Amino acid sequence: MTNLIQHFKKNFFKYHSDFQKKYQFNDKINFNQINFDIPNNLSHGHISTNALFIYLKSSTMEKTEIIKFFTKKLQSSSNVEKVEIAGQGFINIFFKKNYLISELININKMGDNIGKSNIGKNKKINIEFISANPTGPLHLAHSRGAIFGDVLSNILEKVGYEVTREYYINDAGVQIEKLGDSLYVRYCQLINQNEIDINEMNYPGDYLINIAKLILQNDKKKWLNVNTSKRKKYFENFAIKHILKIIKKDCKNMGIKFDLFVSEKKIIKEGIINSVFKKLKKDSLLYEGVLEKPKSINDPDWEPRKQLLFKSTKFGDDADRPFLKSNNDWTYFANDSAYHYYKIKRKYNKIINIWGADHIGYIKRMKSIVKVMSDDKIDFLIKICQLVNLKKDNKPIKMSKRSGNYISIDEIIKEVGSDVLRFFMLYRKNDTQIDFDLSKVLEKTKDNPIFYIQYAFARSNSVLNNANKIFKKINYKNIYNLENHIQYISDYEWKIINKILIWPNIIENAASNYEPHKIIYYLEDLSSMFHIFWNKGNENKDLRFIDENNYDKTLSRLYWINSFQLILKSAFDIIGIKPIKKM
RNA sequence: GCGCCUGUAGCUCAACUGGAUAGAGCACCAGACUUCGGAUCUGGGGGUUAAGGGUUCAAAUCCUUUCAGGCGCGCCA
Repeated sequence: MTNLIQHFKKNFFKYHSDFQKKYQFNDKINFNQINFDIPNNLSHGHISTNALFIYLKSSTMEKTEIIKFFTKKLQSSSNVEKVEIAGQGFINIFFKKNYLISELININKMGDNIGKSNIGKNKKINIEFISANPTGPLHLAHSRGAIFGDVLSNILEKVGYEVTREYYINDAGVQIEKLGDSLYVRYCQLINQNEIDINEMNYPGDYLINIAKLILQNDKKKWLNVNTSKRKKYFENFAIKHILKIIKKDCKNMGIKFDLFVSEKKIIKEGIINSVFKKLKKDSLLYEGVLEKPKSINDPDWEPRKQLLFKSTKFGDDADRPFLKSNNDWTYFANDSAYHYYKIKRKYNKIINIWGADHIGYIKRMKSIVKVMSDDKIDFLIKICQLVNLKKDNKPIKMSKRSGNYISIDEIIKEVGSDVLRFFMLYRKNDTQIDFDLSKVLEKTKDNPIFYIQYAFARSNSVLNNANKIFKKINYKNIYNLENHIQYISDYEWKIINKILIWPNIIENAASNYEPHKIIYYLEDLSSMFHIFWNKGNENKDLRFIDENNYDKTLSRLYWINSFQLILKSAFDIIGIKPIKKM
């Protein structure tokens, strides 16, 4: 067992049954209300619980009697050093040093498996992220959702879930037609057929030129004389195919791999929408109606129109949502409903969507439709990633949509590297905005968190190397005499060891709240503690990692450095960046 | 106008989802380099958690009202 809380919880509930037997306690206790926390302040113990509050609330028993019972029970555990009742009624538990060290030994034994757990065992999760339209390369805003989704998947896998990473390709609709047209303009441009107005292009980015060149290479001027509908179809498909290639390459450069790409076209072709339509009809959730004019529209030509609407107001949405366009095509929302029904049918325990902030208004209708189509049986979560502001030297970099002049992921990775990009996209909670400063993120000072953490790893590595030289292959992965080593561990090191031991809880916490940033903040804390202890060694020779005259003392320090490194490596692996041994 | 998100130290953000004295980093002031890698560290000041009201043993966190900012709001995706 290497999860302090889990371990403790088990014992505690054993005591609870004893308690019940002895006092014939009329049990109305809501166990979900009993927390087992890791206090910020070590003076509040290694673990603390609010259980006493909960017991007091649901019983007429004397406080002192309850306290007496539990302190006695808790203290009888061989792991527990002391139990304190503090504050208005917290039970604080302090563990014995032997126990802490034995947990450290467990961590070192687990090696690469450190942090794994089985809370997601036999459960399947589907995570859909990026799903950017295949109309151009990915840009910075996409990368946040991309990296967030990827790392969240890693975390969920770590705690035992079976995760499907999915990308929905919006390869149907008006935008795709416009894309095909833009590609045709580029094609004509290449062969000096200038009768088409370049300013009319919807997708003016340079990437279409290269794709047009490919068509020219293969087919020469053939498409100038082909009938329009056949030509349109060809250019659309050609564009999608090659842009998808670019997107996949962007993903690969960020270290992201998908398990599944699902095409909107395919969803339409398979007619999944018909099942959705039937179901909604049956439940009387579709009707012909007229929507009010939305406040955002200032168009004087706006006219009310009768159309097929989905009754999403029934589920708390602000307005009912159109299902059919006036040309009798399904709306994007209708097709998306079909796509989500397709996900539901694949029987996941949970479906997660990662969206950009510009899709906030879409949440309610999507939740409504998923609720209906799954008979309220699927656990459906939408995580929103806020905007990313690109800067350089603290000045915003303007990006123009009109010229298609976005700074691409490709360029950013070339400038700062994928590790730095990944790190900073996770450095903030998903619902706050990020300032991404191309010059700041590369600074080699402690102000730069990724550097600071990498530097701690490099330093720790340097210690191990030096120790190896001095003691000729010291085996810091094993401890042979527990009691012997405990005497050498200083107060501050116990703090570090305690921090090391809560790593499994950090992962679980990040997983159960779907918040990857918790891992980053933990890493920053842990690294800081390492740097602090290092500096203590500069001030006080007794606190140096290596004591040439004392093998055992050195070993006692190298032993926790080994766990320190295991955690950093494991965390880096989850975040998707590489540890640097020497810098 | 409506919906969602946000509001925490001068700035950028945490806070184990209702827990104890609200924590870090920048910036500011004062210190430590014959160093296991000073690319670091030590100390200090700085807060009515936007404002009011409520819920309870306990509120930055939940409910409510107000204020401010962001995003979104019919046949784009």
